Amino acid sequence: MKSSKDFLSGTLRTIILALLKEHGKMYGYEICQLTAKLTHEEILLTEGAIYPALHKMEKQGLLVSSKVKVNGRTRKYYELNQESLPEVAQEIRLLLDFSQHLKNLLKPAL
Amino acid sequence: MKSSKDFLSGTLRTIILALLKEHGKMYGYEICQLTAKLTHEEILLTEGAIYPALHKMEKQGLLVSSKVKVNGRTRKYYELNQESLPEVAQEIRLLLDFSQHLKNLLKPAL
DNA sequence: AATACATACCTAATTCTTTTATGTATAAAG
DNA sequence: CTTTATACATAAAAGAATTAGGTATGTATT
Repeated sequence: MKSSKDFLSGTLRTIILALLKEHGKMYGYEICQLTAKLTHEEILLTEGAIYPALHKMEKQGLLVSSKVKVNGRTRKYYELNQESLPEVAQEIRLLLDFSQHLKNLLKPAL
Repeated sequence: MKSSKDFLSGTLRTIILALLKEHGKMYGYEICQLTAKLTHEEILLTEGAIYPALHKMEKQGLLVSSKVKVNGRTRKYYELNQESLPEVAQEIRLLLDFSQHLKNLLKPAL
């Protein structure tokens, strides 16, 4: 049986960007936790997906990272590169639009 | 730059199922056209994606097909296997829920 | 007659993301 | 002292979709 996670493909990157846009600096583990909390454990980002995604976006110049030691553990904070803000906003809008189209397509079938 | 099509992954199968559930028998080309029309050309299903998806779902027993010759051209109609109707309805509901969660996550960032 | 466009199907190679499965290391809780 | 939570990372494999081809018929244009 399908589950919520099967729909995640393609949206992971945009979810991360949206959370960073709203919350400023965040670290990977935190992004996973917050997403789970906000969706009542229905959207669960896996670490195997999120870390490579963060690394890629940093390499692309969308994100900037900084390491901080907290309680003996290292956190790697990411934040949006301010220059990419318009692009990020546009991407979020696109996904929201897509989401709305999806709703229009699926709703009548129920 | 990202475009709408980058978000399609994972949702293609469910879109097809929803259209078949609402419209009864449809053929591949028709599904592409209708989706384009309903979304004002924003969600464009490609034939390279849709035909393999249809074949797979038929093999899985979710769909049943029948060939019809119309104006010299062959159409292959697909319809839902009635037995899989509850499962399909559930999958559509899941994607709608996911879509709502997505909205909740992204909206605050705009 | 020739050309292009729309209809209608199909598949194969490549690309890309994500899953699954690990691995490392520290702190707190039982 | 063992488990759970925190926090990072990577690598192999799976899977879906894109890109790019191919076949064939009907209709419209030039």
